[in-house]
Amino acid sequence: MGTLSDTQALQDRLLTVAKEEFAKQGLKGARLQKIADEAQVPKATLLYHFKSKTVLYRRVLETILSAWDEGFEELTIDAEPAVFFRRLIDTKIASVRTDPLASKLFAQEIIQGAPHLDVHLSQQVKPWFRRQISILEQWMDEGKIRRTDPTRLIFLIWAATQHYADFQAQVLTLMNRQEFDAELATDTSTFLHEFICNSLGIMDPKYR
Amino acid sequence: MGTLSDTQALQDRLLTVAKEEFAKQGLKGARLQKIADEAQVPKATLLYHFKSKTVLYRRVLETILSAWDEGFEELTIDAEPAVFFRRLIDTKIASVRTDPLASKLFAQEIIQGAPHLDVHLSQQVKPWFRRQISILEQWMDEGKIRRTDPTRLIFLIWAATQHYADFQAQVLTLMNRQEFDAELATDTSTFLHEFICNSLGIMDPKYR
DNA sequence: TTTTCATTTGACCATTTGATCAGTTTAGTG
DNA sequence: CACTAAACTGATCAAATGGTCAAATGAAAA
Repeated sequence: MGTLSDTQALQDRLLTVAKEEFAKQGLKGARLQKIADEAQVPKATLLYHFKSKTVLYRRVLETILSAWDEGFEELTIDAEPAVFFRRLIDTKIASVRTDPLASKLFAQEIIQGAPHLDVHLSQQVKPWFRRQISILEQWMDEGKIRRTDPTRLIFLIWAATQHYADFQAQVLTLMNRQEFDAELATDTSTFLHEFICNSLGIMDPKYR
Repeated sequence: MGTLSDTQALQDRLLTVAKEEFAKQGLKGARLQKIADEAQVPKATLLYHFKSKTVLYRRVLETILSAWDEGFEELTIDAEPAVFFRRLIDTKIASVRTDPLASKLFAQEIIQGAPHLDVHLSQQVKPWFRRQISILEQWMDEGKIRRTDPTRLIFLIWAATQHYADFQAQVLTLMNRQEFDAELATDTSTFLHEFICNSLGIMDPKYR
């Protein structure tokens, strides 16, 4: 025992537990003792692997962002608008459903002014946005979709999907559901997709 | 001095300062000392007017919610869909622009599971949603707007507007703006309105 | 003036909590 | 086995912070 992979596995577990605690309590509200307990490890061990609370928090953030990167990086333009939007929305909804804690944690960080996202990471989002925007602009030039503000359109999609993570409790209450299950996710994706296609004048969404 | 109105004025000032601190730092991150300093009052005085940090926080939340109530209560159905949506969006955007801290604070509370919104308040939102939803359903029955899920439509509007408060810093960066000025607010309202009208098949938005 | 009561405030306290550290255990290596 | 370095942990601490309290202040009532 005690191999490198064991250490890695432990750190991953600590990061997962920490993510939950940070998402639910916020950075200041999170307690190292609770994270350690949850991971069944002494607090000193937690602090051995992560020098400080802040370091742990930053590592959690980094983990979340790089996971998102992987998921969204592959979205390409080599598709019709309808397919592109469907993929984008499906990916985002899936992410929100699979890991709402990540969305929540990230939202809180942003709301408080992103004090812990170093420039490196926060600037990483910008190119992604710009790429999506340029795709939309091209389609507008080609007359494939109705002309509108591409930036705000991306915001709209981002906001509408993320809302299902951040306000999950309220959403479920108002929709009389118990959990954000696969069916609810599909319905939500379909709704958003149709809504956007309708607005952009994209016809015949038969691709399913 | 020391009249009732003075006390009231002081408490209002404390609530305003507290709202800012809570919004920026979260409940656990907020410091009573800082709130007191900001309001130029000893910490003991702050705690004289509000028995505890939690009480102060709850009072801030109540203040925000009742202000929202007033603003949205008056929205009526006695208008055409296009006018209704315009009013709804304008009101929400105005609220987000005028007092983004309120939106941020509320969002954080909800994200963490609304542990401090007593049932009285959290249930107060429900009827409002139901009312909006029934308005939309009626219009769908009358064929005034395209049929869609009214609940998710309300969510969409709520999320899309709120995003401009919660993610204000990112939005401004990506749009190359310095502040959320009146022009930006108008443009955003217009965008959302057109987007929704287009999707719902509402024609000729000439009322502006 | 005297009394009363709300308001104010400096001093102080109890607790929580992130962080440190010295000493121990464990795994891999020669 | 002997040695080394990484991993682990109980004990402990220093700082921060929410909250208390008794004494002071001031204004209105009697």
